[in-house]
Amino acid sequence: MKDKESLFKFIQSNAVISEAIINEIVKHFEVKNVRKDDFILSAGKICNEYMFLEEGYIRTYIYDYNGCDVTTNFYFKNQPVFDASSFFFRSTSKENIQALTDCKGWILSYDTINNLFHSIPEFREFGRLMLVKEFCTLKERMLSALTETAEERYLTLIQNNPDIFQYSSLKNIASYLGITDTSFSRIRKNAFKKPH
Amino acid sequence: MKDKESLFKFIQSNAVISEAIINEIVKHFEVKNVRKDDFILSAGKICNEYMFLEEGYIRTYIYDYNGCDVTTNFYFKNQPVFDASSFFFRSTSKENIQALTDCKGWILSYDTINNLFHSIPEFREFGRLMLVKEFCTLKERMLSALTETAEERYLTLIQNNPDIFQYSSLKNIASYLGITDTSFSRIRKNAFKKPH
DNA sequence: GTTTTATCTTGCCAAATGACAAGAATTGTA
DNA sequence: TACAATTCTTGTCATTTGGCAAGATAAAAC
Repeated sequence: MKDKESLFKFIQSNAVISEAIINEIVKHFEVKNVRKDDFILSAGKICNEYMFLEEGYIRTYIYDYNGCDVTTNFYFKNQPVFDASSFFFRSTSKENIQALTDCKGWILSYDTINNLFHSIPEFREFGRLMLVKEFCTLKERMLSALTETAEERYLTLIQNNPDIFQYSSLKNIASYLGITDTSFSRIRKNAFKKPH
Repeated sequence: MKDKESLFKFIQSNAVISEAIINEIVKHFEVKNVRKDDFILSAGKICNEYMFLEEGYIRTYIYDYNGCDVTTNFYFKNQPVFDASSFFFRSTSKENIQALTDCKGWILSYDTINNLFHSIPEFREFGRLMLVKEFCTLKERMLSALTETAEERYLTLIQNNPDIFQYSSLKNIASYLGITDTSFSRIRKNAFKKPH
Protein backbone atom coordinates (compact mmCIF):
# COMPACT_ATOMS: atom_id res chain seq x y z
CA MET A 1 0.00 0.00 0.00
CA LYS A 2 3.04 2.19 0.31
CA ASP A 3 2.91 3.07 -3.36
CA LYS A 4 -0.45 4.75 -2.82
CA GLU A 5 0.88 7.13 -0.21
CA SER A 6 0.15 10.35 -2.09
CA LEU A 7 -3.38 9.14 -2.83
CA PHE A 8 -3.86 8.27 0.83
CA LYS A 9 -2.66 11.68 1.93
CA PHE A 10 -4.81 13.44 -0.60
CA ILE A 11 -7.97 11.83 0.74
CA GLN A 12 -6.85 12.34 4.31
CA SER A 13 -6.24 16.04 3.80
CA ASN A 14 -9.64 16.61 2.22
CA ALA A 15 -12.01 14.84 4.57
CA VAL A 16 -12.29 13.53 8.07
CA ILE A 17 -11.94 9.79 7.57
CA SER A 18 -10.25 7.14 9.69
CA GLU A 19 -7.07 5.60 8.33
CA ALA A 20 -8.75 2.20 8.22
CA ILE A 21 -11.48 3.47 5.94
CA ILE A 22 -9.05 5.37 3.74
CA ASN A 23 -7.16 2.13 3.28
CA GLU A 24 -10.40 0.42 2.40
CA ILE A 25 -10.98 3.14 -0.22
CA VAL A 26 -7.55 3.36 -1.79
CA LYS A 27 -7.28 -0.35 -2.35
CA HIS A 28 -9.90 -0.02 -5.08
CA PHE A 29 -7.76 2.40 -7.08
CA GLU A 30 -5.75 0.90 -9.91
CA VAL A 31 -2.59 2.32 -11.32
CA LYS A 32 -2.69 4.05 -14.69
CA ASN A 33 0.34 5.13 -16.66
CA VAL A 34 -0.08 7.48 -19.58
CA ARG A 35 2.51 8.55 -22.07
CA LYS A 36 3.10 12.12 -23.23
CA ASP A 37 0.51 13.23 -25.79
CA ASP A 38 -1.80 10.32 -25.05
CA PHE A 39 -5.47 11.04 -24.48
CA ILE A 40 -7.07 10.10 -21.18
CA LEU A 41 -10.40 11.17 -22.65
CA SER A 42 -11.43 12.24 -26.15
CA ALA A 43 -14.39 14.41 -27.05
CA GLY A 44 -17.36 12.28 -28.05
CA LYS A 45 -16.61 9.51 -25.60
CA ILE A 46 -18.04 8.92 -22.16
CA CYS A 47 -15.71 9.52 -19.27
CA ASN A 48 -15.44 6.22 -17.43
CA GLU A 49 -12.54 6.88 -15.14
CA TYR A 50 -11.98 9.11 -12.20
CA MET A 51 -8.24 9.68 -12.04
CA PHE A 52 -6.08 10.93 -9.23
CA LEU A 53 -2.93 12.32 -10.85
CA GLU A 54 0.14 11.37 -8.87
CA GLU A 55 2.79 12.58 -11.26
CA GLY A 56 2.83 14.54 -14.51
CA TYR A 57 1.05 17.38 -16.27
CA ILE A 58 -2.24 17.35 -18.10
CA ARG A 59 -4.13 19.76 -20.32
CA THR A 60 -7.85 19.71 -21.01
CA TYR A 61 -9.33 21.49 -23.99
CA ILE A 62 -12.45 21.82 -26.10
CA TYR A 63 -13.30 23.24 -29.49
CA ASP A 64 -15.34 26.41 -29.14
CA TYR A 65 -18.14 27.75 -31.35
CA ASN A 66 -15.63 28.78 -33.98
CA GLY A 67 -13.79 25.48 -33.94
CA CYS A 68 -10.84 26.94 -32.04
CA ASP A 69 -8.88 24.78 -29.62
CA VAL A 70 -9.41 26.35 -26.19
CA THR A 71 -7.53 25.14 -23.13
CA THR A 72 -10.03 24.72 -20.31
CA ASN A 73 -7.59 23.65 -17.61
CA PHE A 74 -4.17 22.44 -16.60
CA TYR A 75 -3.60 19.76 -13.97
CA PHE A 76 -0.56 18.66 -12.04
CA LYS A 77 0.23 16.22 -9.29
CA ASN A 78 -2.18 15.56 -6.47
CA GLN A 79 -5.23 16.67 -8.40
CA PRO A 80 -8.26 14.68 -9.52
CA VAL A 81 -8.71 14.68 -13.27
CA PHE A 82 -11.94 13.71 -14.99
CA ASP A 83 -14.91 15.24 -16.77
CA ALA A 84 -17.48 15.37 -13.98
CA SER A 85 -20.34 16.09 -16.36
CA SER A 86 -19.65 13.17 -18.67
CA PHE A 87 -18.74 10.89 -15.78
CA PHE A 88 -21.85 11.44 -13.65
CA PHE A 89 -24.38 12.02 -16.40
CA ARG A 90 -22.99 9.21 -18.56
CA SER A 91 -23.06 11.62 -21.47
CA THR A 92 -20.58 12.14 -24.29
CA SER A 93 -17.84 14.53 -23.36
CA LYS A 94 -16.94 17.77 -25.10
CA GLU A 95 -13.59 17.82 -23.36
CA ASN A 96 -10.30 16.33 -24.44
CA ILE A 97 -7.97 15.32 -21.64
CA GLN A 98 -4.42 14.96 -22.86
CA ALA A 99 -1.10 14.25 -21.16
CA LEU A 100 1.51 16.97 -21.54
CA THR A 101 4.15 14.69 -20.01
CA ASP A 102 4.33 11.04 -19.05
CA CYS A 103 1.87 10.63 -16.20
CA LYS A 104 1.17 8.26 -13.39
CA GLY A 105 -2.23 8.17 -11.77
CA TRP A 106 -4.70 6.08 -9.84
CA ILE A 107 -8.12 5.40 -11.25
CA LEU A 108 -11.58 4.29 -10.25
CA SER A 109 -14.19 3.19 -12.78
CA TYR A 110 -17.68 4.66 -12.70
CA ASP A 111 -19.13 1.46 -11.28
CA THR A 112 -16.51 1.17 -8.59
CA ILE A 113 -16.91 4.77 -7.49
CA ASN A 114 -20.67 4.35 -7.33
CA ASN A 115 -20.37 1.23 -5.23
CA LEU A 116 -18.01 3.02 -2.89
CA PHE A 117 -20.35 5.99 -2.68
CA HIS A 118 -23.12 3.70 -1.57
CA SER A 119 -21.12 1.58 0.82
CA ILE A 120 -18.87 4.23 2.41
CA PRO A 121 -20.69 7.36 3.59
CA GLU A 122 -17.38 9.08 4.34
CA PHE A 123 -16.26 8.57 0.79
CA ARG A 124 -19.35 10.06 -0.75
CA GLU A 125 -18.98 13.01 1.59
CA PHE A 126 -15.40 13.30 0.34
CA GLY A 127 -16.72 13.13 -3.23
CA ARG A 128 -19.17 15.92 -2.61
CA LEU A 129 -16.58 18.14 -0.98
CA MET A 130 -14.21 17.57 -3.91
CA LEU A 131 -16.94 18.61 -6.31
CA VAL A 132 -17.78 21.71 -4.31
CA LYS A 133 -14.11 22.57 -4.13
CA GLU A 134 -13.73 22.39 -7.90
CA PHE A 135 -16.84 24.49 -8.17
CA CYS A 136 -15.27 27.18 -6.00
CA THR A 137 -12.07 27.14 -8.01
CA LEU A 138 -14.08 27.61 -11.17
CA LYS A 139 -16.02 30.47 -9.60
CA GLU A 140 -12.76 32.20 -8.73
CA ARG A 141 -11.54 31.78 -12.29
CA MET A 142 -14.83 33.08 -13.59
CA LEU A 143 -14.52 36.19 -11.46
CA SER A 144 -10.94 36.62 -12.57
CA ALA A 145 -11.97 36.29 -16.23
CA LEU A 146 -14.63 38.96 -15.81
CA THR A 147 -12.83 41.49 -13.66
CA GLU A 148 -9.08 41.18 -14.29
CA THR A 149 -6.94 42.01 -17.29
CA ALA A 150 -5.16 39.25 -19.21
CA GLU A 151 -1.90 40.42 -17.71
CA GLU A 152 -3.21 39.99 -14.17
CA ARG A 153 -4.45 36.51 -15.01
CA TYR A 154 -1.04 35.72 -16.48
CA LEU A 155 0.74 36.81 -13.31
CA THR A 156 -1.65 34.71 -11.23
CA LEU A 157 -0.90 31.69 -13.38
CA ILE A 158 2.82 32.19 -12.88
CA GLN A 159 2.18 32.15 -9.15
CA ASN A 160 -0.11 29.14 -9.08
CA ASN A 161 1.39 26.93 -11.74
CA PRO A 162 4.82 28.11 -12.91
CA ASP A 163 5.80 24.65 -14.14
CA ILE A 164 3.19 24.73 -16.85
CA PHE A 165 5.30 27.10 -18.93
CA GLN A 166 7.79 24.30 -19.24
CA TYR A 167 5.31 21.75 -20.51
CA SER A 168 2.64 23.56 -22.49
CA SER A 169 2.97 25.65 -25.63
CA LEU A 170 2.41 29.36 -25.15
CA LYS A 171 -0.40 29.15 -27.66
CA ASN A 172 -2.30 26.77 -25.40
CA ILE A 173 -1.60 28.87 -22.34
CA ALA A 174 -2.91 31.91 -24.22
CA SER A 175 -6.26 30.26 -24.89
CA TYR A 176 -6.43 29.29 -21.22
CA LEU A 177 -6.05 32.97 -20.37
CA GLY A 178 -8.68 33.89 -22.94
CA ILE A 179 -6.41 35.79 -25.32
CA THR A 180 -4.66 35.22 -28.63
CA ASP A 181 -1.09 34.04 -28.81
CA THR A 182 -0.20 37.39 -30.37
CA SER A 183 -1.47 39.37 -27.41
CA PHE A 184 0.10 36.91 -25.04
CA SER A 185 3.49 37.41 -26.66
CA ARG A 186 3.21 41.15 -26.10
CA ILE A 187 1.96 40.80 -22.55
CA ARG A 188 4.86 38.56 -21.62
CA LYS A 189 7.23 41.05 -23.13
CA ASN A 190 5.86 43.94 -21.11
CA ALA A 191 4.66 42.35 -17.88
CA PHE A 192 7.91 42.77 -15.98
CA LYS A 193 8.76 46.22 -17.26
CA LYS A 194 5.95 47.73 -15.26
CA PRO A 195 5.61 48.20 -11.54
CA HIS A 196 2.86 46.12 -9.91
CA MET B 1 -48.99 18.80 -0.95
CA LYS B 2 -50.51 20.47 -3.96
CA ASP B 3 -48.76 23.74 -3.15
CA LYS B 4 -45.42 22.03 -3.66
CA GLU B 5 -46.18 21.00 -7.19
CA SER B 6 -43.42 22.97 -8.88
CA LEU B 7 -40.90 21.61 -6.38
CA PHE B 8 -42.16 18.09 -7.00
CA LYS B 9 -41.84 18.50 -10.75
CA PHE B 10 -38.40 20.00 -10.45
CA ILE B 11 -37.08 16.97 -8.60
CA GLN B 12 -38.93 14.60 -10.90
CA SER B 13 -37.44 16.19 -14.00
CA ASN B 14 -33.90 15.99 -12.68
CA ALA B 15 -33.60 12.46 -11.37
CA VAL B 16 -35.20 9.06 -11.62
CA ILE B 17 -37.15 8.82 -8.39
CA SER B 18 -40.50 7.25 -7.63
CA GLU B 19 -43.36 9.60 -6.81
CA ALA B 20 -43.62 8.10 -3.34
CA ILE B 21 -40.04 8.99 -2.54
CA ILE B 22 -40.35 12.45 -4.04
CA ASN B 23 -43.30 13.03 -1.75
CA GLU B 24 -41.21 11.81 1.15
CA ILE B 25 -38.57 14.36 0.15
CA VAL B 26 -40.71 17.40 -0.54
CA LYS B 27 -42.55 17.15 2.74
CA HIS B 28 -39.37 18.27 4.50
CA PHE B 29 -39.25 21.53 2.58
CA GLU B 30 -40.65 24.56 4.33
CA VAL B 31 -42.05 27.62 2.67
CA LYS B 32 -40.01 30.81 2.67
CA ASN B 33 -41.24 34.19 1.56
CA VAL B 34 -38.80 36.99 0.94
CA ARG B 35 -39.53 40.60 0.19
CA LYS B 36 -37.89 42.67 -2.52
CA ASP B 37 -34.39 43.83 -1.52
CA ASP B 38 -34.20 41.41 1.41
CA PHE B 39 -31.08 39.31 1.80
CA ILE B 40 -31.35 35.54 1.74
CA LEU B 41 -27.64 35.40 2.59
CA SER B 42 -25.13 38.10 3.51
CA ALA B 43 -21.38 37.93 3.04
CA GLY B 44 -19.69 36.83 6.26
CA LYS B 45 -22.47 34.49 7.32
CA ILE B 46 -22.74 30.76 6.85
CA CYS B 47 -25.30 29.59 4.36
CA ASN B 48 -27.74 27.42 6.25
CA GLU B 49 -30.52 27.05 3.77
CA TYR B 50 -30.85 25.34 0.47
CA MET B 51 -33.65 27.16 -1.34
CA PHE B 52 -35.73 26.12 -4.30
CA LEU B 53 -37.04 29.32 -5.84
CA GLU B 54 -40.65 28.93 -6.91
CA GLU B 55 -41.40 32.51 -7.80
CA GLY B 56 -39.40 35.70 -8.13
CA TYR B 57 -35.99 36.98 -9.18
CA ILE B 58 -32.73 36.93 -7.28
CA ARG B 59 -29.29 38.44 -7.75
CA THR B 60 -26.08 37.20 -6.15
CA TYR B 61 -23.02 39.39 -5.93
CA ILE B 62 -19.66 39.75 -4.26
CA TYR B 63 -17.14 42.51 -3.76
CA ASP B 64 -14.07 41.93 -5.89
CA TYR B 65 -10.40 42.75 -5.14
CA ASN B 66 -11.06 46.43 -5.75
CA GLY B 67 -14.17 46.53 -3.62
CA CYS B 68 -16.47 46.68 -6.62
CA ASP B 69 -19.91 45.11 -6.49
CA VAL B 70 -19.86 42.31 -9.06
CA THR B 71 -22.99 40.38 -9.95
CA THR B 72 -22.13 36.69 -9.94
CA ASN B 73 -25.52 35.35 -10.99
CA PHE B 74 -29.20 35.88 -11.55
CA TYR B 75 -31.83 33.33 -10.59
CA PHE B 76 -35.46 32.92 -11.50
CA LYS B 77 -38.22 30.44 -10.85
CA ASN B 78 -37.53 26.73 -10.67
CA GLN B 79 -33.89 27.13 -9.77
CA PRO B 80 -32.04 26.15 -6.61
CA VAL B 81 -30.42 29.11 -4.88
CA PHE B 82 -27.72 28.75 -2.25
CA ASP B 83 -23.98 29.17 -1.79
CA ALA B 84 -22.77 25.59 -2.21
CA SER B 85 -19.33 26.37 -0.86
CA SER B 86 -20.53 28.00 2.35
CA PHE B 87 -23.34 25.48 2.74
CA PHE B 88 -21.28 22.30 2.44
CA PHE B 89 -18.04 23.53 3.96
CA ARG B 90 -19.80 25.39 6.78
CA SER B 91 -17.61 28.37 5.98
CA THR B 92 -18.41 32.05 5.88
CA SER B 93 -19.77 33.16 2.55
CA LYS B 94 -18.35 35.79 0.25
CA GLU B 95 -21.60 35.94 -1.64
CA ASN B 96 -24.61 38.12 -1.05
CA ILE B 97 -27.91 36.67 -2.15
CA GLN B 98 -30.56 39.34 -2.53
CA ALA B 99 -34.13 39.36 -3.77
CA LEU B 100 -34.80 41.56 -6.79
CA THR B 101 -38.53 41.04 -6.38
CA ASP B 102 -40.78 39.49 -3.78
CA CYS B 103 -39.95 35.80 -3.81
CA LYS B 104 -41.49 32.54 -2.74
CA GLY B 105 -39.33 29.49 -2.20
CA TRP B 106 -38.99 26.19 -0.41
CA ILE B 107 -36.10 25.58 1.91
CA LEU B 108 -34.18 22.79 3.59
CA SER B 109 -31.78 23.40 6.45
CA TYR B 110 -28.26 21.99 6.35
CA ASP B 111 -29.11 19.35 8.93
CA THR B 112 -32.27 18.28 7.17
CA ILE B 113 -30.56 17.97 3.83
CA ASN B 114 -27.79 15.91 5.37
CA ASN B 115 -30.25 13.59 7.02
CA LEU B 116 -32.06 13.17 3.74
CA PHE B 117 -28.79 12.51 1.93
CA HIS B 118 -28.05 9.71 4.33
CA SER B 119 -31.50 8.18 4.42
CA ILE B 120 -32.54 8.53 0.79
CA PRO B 121 -29.93 7.37 -1.76
CA GLU B 122 -32.00 8.74 -4.63
CA PHE B 123 -31.98 12.16 -3.07
CA ARG B 124 -28.25 12.30 -2.64
CA GLU B 125 -27.89 11.16 -6.24
CA PHE B 126 -30.23 14.03 -7.15
CA GLY B 127 -28.05 16.36 -5.08
CA ARG B 128 -24.92 15.29 -6.87
CA LEU B 129 -26.50 15.68 -10.29
CA MET B 130 -27.69 19.18 -9.39
CA LEU B 131 -24.19 20.11 -8.34
CA VAL B 132 -22.68 18.72 -11.52
CA LYS B 133 -25.28 20.55 -13.54
CA GLU B 134 -24.41 23.87 -11.95
CA PHE B 135 -20.80 23.05 -12.55
CA CYS B 136 -21.50 22.60 -16.27
CA THR B 137 -23.41 25.85 -16.45
CA LEU B 138 -20.51 27.64 -14.85
CA LYS B 139 -18.08 26.02 -17.28
CA GLU B 140 -20.14 27.28 -20.18
CA ARG B 141 -20.14 30.77 -18.76
CA MET B 142 -16.42 30.56 -18.20
CA LEU B 143 -15.88 29.61 -21.82
CA SER B 144 -18.18 32.38 -22.90
CA ALA B 145 -16.29 34.90 -20.77
CA LEU B 146 -12.97 33.85 -22.28
CA THR B 147 -13.92 33.49 -25.93
CA GLU B 148 -16.86 35.78 -26.66
CA THR B 149 -17.19 39.54 -26.82
CA ALA B 150 -19.32 41.39 -24.30
CA GLU B 151 -21.87 41.98 -27.02
CA GLU B 152 -22.21 38.26 -27.69
CA ARG B 153 -22.63 37.58 -23.99
CA TYR B 154 -25.27 40.30 -23.85
CA LEU B 155 -27.24 38.73 -26.70
CA THR B 156 -27.02 35.35 -24.99
CA LEU B 157 -28.40 36.85 -21.79
CA ILE B 158 -31.32 38.35 -23.68
CA GLN B 159 -32.06 34.86 -25.00
CA ASN B 160 -31.70 33.03 -21.70
CA ASN B 161 -33.10 35.51 -19.24
CA PRO B 162 -34.90 38.42 -20.91
CA ASP B 163 -36.98 39.14 -17.80
CA ILE B 164 -33.92 40.19 -15.86
CA PHE B 165 -33.79 43.51 -17.73
CA GLN B 166 -37.06 44.35 -16.07
CA TYR B 167 -35.87 43.64 -12.54
CA SER B 168 -32.17 44.42 -12.33
CA SER B 169 -30.38 47.70 -12.90
CA LEU B 170 -28.27 47.88 -16.05
CA LYS B 171 -25.27 48.57 -13.86
CA ASN B 172 -25.64 45.21 -12.16
CA ILE B 173 -26.21 43.44 -15.44
CA ALA B 174 -23.05 45.08 -16.78
CA SER B 175 -20.92 43.64 -13.98
CA TYR B 176 -22.49 40.23 -14.62
CA LEU B 177 -21.29 40.53 -18.22
CA GLY B 178 -17.87 41.64 -17.03
CA ILE B 179 -17.98 45.17 -18.41
CA THR B 180 -18.56 48.69 -17.14
CA ASP B 181 -21.96 50.32 -17.28
CA THR B 182 -20.50 52.80 -19.76
CA SER B 183 -19.49 50.13 -22.23
CA PHE B 184 -22.76 48.35 -21.69
CA SER B 185 -24.71 51.45 -22.58
CA ARG B 186 -22.84 51.67 -25.89
CA ILE B 187 -23.19 47.99 -26.63
CA ARG B 188 -26.92 48.11 -26.11
CA LYS B 189 -27.12 51.10 -28.39
CA ASN B 190 -25.27 49.37 -31.20
CA ALA B 191 -26.18 45.71 -30.80
CA PHE B 192 -29.21 45.79 -33.03
CA LYS B 193 -27.80 48.06 -35.68
CA LYS B 194 -25.45 45.33 -36.84
CA PRO B 195 -26.23 42.14 -38.66
CA HIS B 196 -25.64 38.98 -36.63
C1' DG C 1 -44.33 68.56 -5.75
C1' DT C 2 -39.72 69.64 -5.19
C1' DT C 3 -35.29 68.21 -3.91
C1' DT C 4 -31.97 64.77 -3.66
C1' DT C 5 -29.86 60.70 -5.17
C1' DA C 6 -28.83 57.12 -8.18
C1' DT C 7 -28.82 55.47 -12.78
C1' DC C 8 -28.05 55.88 -17.54
C1' DT C 9 -26.13 58.12 -21.71
C1' DT C 10 -22.75 60.51 -24.32
C1' DG C 11 -18.26 62.67 -25.63
C1' DC C 12 -13.41 62.42 -25.51
C1' DC C 13 -9.36 60.00 -25.26
C1' DA C 14 -6.33 56.08 -23.60
C1' DA C 15 -5.41 51.24 -22.92
C1' DA C 16 -6.16 46.45 -24.02
C1' DT C 17 -6.83 43.13 -27.30
C1' DG C 18 -7.64 41.17 -31.95
C1' DA C 19 -6.76 40.30 -37.04
C1' DC C 20 -3.57 39.57 -40.41
C1' DA C 21 0.79 38.95 -42.42
C1' DA C 22 5.79 38.47 -42.49
C1' DG C 23 9.85 36.76 -40.32
C1' DA C 24 12.47 34.31 -36.75
C1' DA C 25 13.03 30.50 -33.84
C1' DT C 26 12.06 25.97 -32.63
C1' DT C 27 10.77 21.33 -33.23
C1' DG C 28 9.91 17.15 -35.65
C1' DT C 29 11.08 14.20 -39.34
C1' DA C 30 12.83 12.22 -43.67
C1' DT D 1 21.92 17.26 -42.11
C1' DA D 2 18.31 19.30 -44.40
C1' DC D 3 13.54 19.95 -45.14
C1' DA D 4 8.95 20.74 -43.39
C1' DA D 5 5.83 22.08 -40.00
C1' DT D 6 4.84 24.54 -35.80
C1' DT D 7 5.33 27.96 -32.77
C1' DC D 8 6.63 32.43 -31.43
C1' DT D 9 7.54 37.33 -32.29
C1' DT D 10 6.84 41.69 -34.38
C1' DG D 11 4.71 45.37 -37.28
C1' DT D 12 0.55 47.71 -38.74
C1' DC D 13 -3.94 48.86 -38.04
C1' DA D 14 -8.85 48.08 -36.42
C1' DT D 15 -11.99 46.98 -32.73
C1' DT D 16 -13.29 46.54 -28.08
C1' DT D 17 -13.36 48.22 -23.68
C1' DG D 18 -12.16 51.41 -19.87
C1' DG D 19 -11.68 55.97 -17.35
C1' DC D 20 -13.41 60.24 -16.53
C1' DA D 21 -16.57 63.91 -16.60
C1' DA D 22 -20.80 66.26 -18.01
C1' DG D 23 -25.61 65.99 -18.86
C1' DA D 24 -30.05 63.60 -19.09
C1' DT D 25 -33.27 60.66 -17.07
C1' DA D 26 -35.44 58.22 -13.58
C1' DA D 27 -36.26 56.90 -8.89
C1' DA D 28 -36.38 57.80 -4.03
C1' DA D 29 -36.80 60.91 -0.15
C1' DC D 30 -38.58 64.67 2.01
